[in-house]
Amino acid sequence: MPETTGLFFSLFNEIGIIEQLARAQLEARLPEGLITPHFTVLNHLVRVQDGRTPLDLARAFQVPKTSMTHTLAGLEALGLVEMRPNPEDKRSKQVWLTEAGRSLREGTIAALVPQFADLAREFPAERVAAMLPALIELRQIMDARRGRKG
Amino acid sequence: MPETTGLFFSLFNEIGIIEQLARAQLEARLPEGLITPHFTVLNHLVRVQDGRTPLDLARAFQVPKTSMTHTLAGLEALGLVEMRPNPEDKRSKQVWLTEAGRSLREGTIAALVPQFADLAREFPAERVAAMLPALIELRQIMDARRGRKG
DNA sequence: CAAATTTGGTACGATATCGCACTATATAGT
DNA sequence: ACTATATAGTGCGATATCGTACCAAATTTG
Repeated sequence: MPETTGLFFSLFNEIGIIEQLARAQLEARLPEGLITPHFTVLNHLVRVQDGRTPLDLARAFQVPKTSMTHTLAGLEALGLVEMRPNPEDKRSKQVWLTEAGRSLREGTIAALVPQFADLAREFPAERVAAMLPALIELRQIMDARRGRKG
Repeated sequence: MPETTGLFFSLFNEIGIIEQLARAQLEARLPEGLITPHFTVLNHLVRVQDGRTPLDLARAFQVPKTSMTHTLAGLEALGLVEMRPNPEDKRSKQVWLTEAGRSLREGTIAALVPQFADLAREFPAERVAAMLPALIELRQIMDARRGRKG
């Protein structure tokens, strides 16, 4: 196994573990029945403005549209988003946050603040800031390659 | 949202996206019916020696033991691992790699080598090496905290 | 503008994840 | 030793993910 391969292999291995641990921490703070994708969608809608179509969201998270249909159905059933017809395209819908959706997202973030503060005592925020640019760049590169061949 | 929170939030967001992209690349190289957890188990068994019990593996990957039962059943059905009784504990089993299992793992890694080499043209292995120690340390810290409160 | 193609969304079925409950064995407590 | 508790694994049911097939509306094309 070439050196380069081993390095990337280790990198993705570590990233996979961290992802799993982070997900577990988030889900521990979410109410029963909500999982990471639900929160992620709420968060995305706050950040980029709600009113997106389901397909927009599926693309943003790179999941099949059928998966997004399912996730949105869950959010709607809990009254966290509202699905409205898209006035610009009768095939389509728009996803709007409800007050409950916004406040659930706020509350979850608030619950994470002490978590992160605690973690920062062992792994300082400065170190996070230091590693972020490389991660962002790697993500962008991998994302751009995604379309191309394989 | 405090600065620290925002930084960790961004960090885990990037990590989540990279994990998803890496997983997609791996699964594109796996034969029909095999997914990331299958490969991960094969790989783990090579690295730490096979003969582990299902529970060892569940702990190593921090998944519920029922999930591991399912993953192992899939690997066994495809002849990639062999389940034997554990001579030291009649409740328990041991998971052994078959030749097919070893060679599938080898072949998959071989298929990833050019992928990574290609990626390294845009994101050099040195940069991976540079970011690895911090990721490993973060993973260790988060892992250690897992048991404690929450 | 009619026909062909593309696009947004859902229904449905296959497989995955995981909690709960259960069996069989192992270990601890007295 | 005898009972109580803990541990290894699985069966089952609930929910998640995702591919295929499908419908309805939009767009393209001739």
